[in-house]
Amino acid sequence: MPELPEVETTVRLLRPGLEGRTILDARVDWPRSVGPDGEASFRAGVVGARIVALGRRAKYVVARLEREGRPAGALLVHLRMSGRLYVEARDESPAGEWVRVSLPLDRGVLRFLDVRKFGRITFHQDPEAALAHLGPEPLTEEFTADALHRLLRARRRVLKPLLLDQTFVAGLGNIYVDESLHRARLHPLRRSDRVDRAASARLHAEIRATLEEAIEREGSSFDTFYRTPEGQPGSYQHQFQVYGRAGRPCLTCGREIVRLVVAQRGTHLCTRCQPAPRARRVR
DNA sequence: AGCTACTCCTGGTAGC
DNA sequence: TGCTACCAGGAGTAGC
Repeated sequence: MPELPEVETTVRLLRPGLEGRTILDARVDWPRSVGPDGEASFRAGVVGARIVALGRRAKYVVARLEREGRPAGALLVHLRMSGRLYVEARDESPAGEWVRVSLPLDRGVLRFLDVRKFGRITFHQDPEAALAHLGPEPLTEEFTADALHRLLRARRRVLKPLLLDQTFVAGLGNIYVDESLHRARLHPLRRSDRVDRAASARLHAEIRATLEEAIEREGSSFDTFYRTPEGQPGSYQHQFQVYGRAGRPCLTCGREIVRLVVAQRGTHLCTRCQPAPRARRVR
C-alpha cells in the first residue's frame, strides 16, 4: 500500500512528464474516484489548467494548477490501497482495466488506476485548507527528536495507532510503522506518554532512516498493487525485518516474529527485541 | 480525550 | 472443478 516512500517515488518519477503540461480533458469511469462533489465540478476545476508543480504532502500527490499564469487550485491524489498514477504516451481507448480517471494532456495522458476504488483524485480550489489537518512531515528539519518526544508526551495513546494517525505525523502507514517500531525496539502497544527521551530519539532516527532507505529503493512491492509510474516494482520489501514475516525468525535475535491485531491492523513484531510494556496495575 | 466498530471495494485464496 | 466465505487495509465518521 502506498505510503510516504511510494508516493515520493511516484512524484519524483512523474515530475518530468507532468510539470508544464496542460490538461485537455477529463474522462471519469468511476465517479466516486473524483470525490463527493461529482464529475462536473472536477472537470470544471481541471480541464484547461496547466500543471506547474508536482509535489507531495503526507501520502498525497499534489499537482499545483494555473490558468493564464495565475494560481488555480490543485489536484490532490491519494492512492490509498491500490491506486496507481502514470503517464501513457498514447491515449488508447478504452483505457486499461481498472483505470478510473484519464486526463488527456498536451503531451500524453495521465491515468489514475485503482483496483479497489479506495483512492481519490480530487480538485481543490484551496488545497492548503484540504491539507491543513495533516501533522508534521517526518523528513523535514522541523521534525526533530525533541519535537517527537514532546508530541508523544502530549498524548496518551497507544503507540502504533498514534503513528498511523496522519494528524500526528504525516505519511506513515502500516508497513513503515511496524518496521520503524522494530528498529527502535519499541512495542506497538507502548503508551506514547511513557516513551522516554532516549526511546523517542531512537524512534525518530529509525522512522527517518526507514523512510529514506525505502525511498532509495523506490518503495515496497509485495503484491500486485504498488508499481512505480514506470511499471517497476520497488525493492524495499527485501529489507523488511518484521512486516509480513509472522512465523519466521527475527533477523536480529532469531525469535519467531508474531502477528497481532492492533486497531484493526495486522501488526508484526519480535517480542524479544520489542518487550511488552509493563502491565498497568489494576486496582 | 481516546477507543472501537463500521464503511468503502475487489482480487486472491482457503476451505469444502 | 467450482462454489462461497473471508481477508487485507487508509481514513473518515459515529457512538460510547
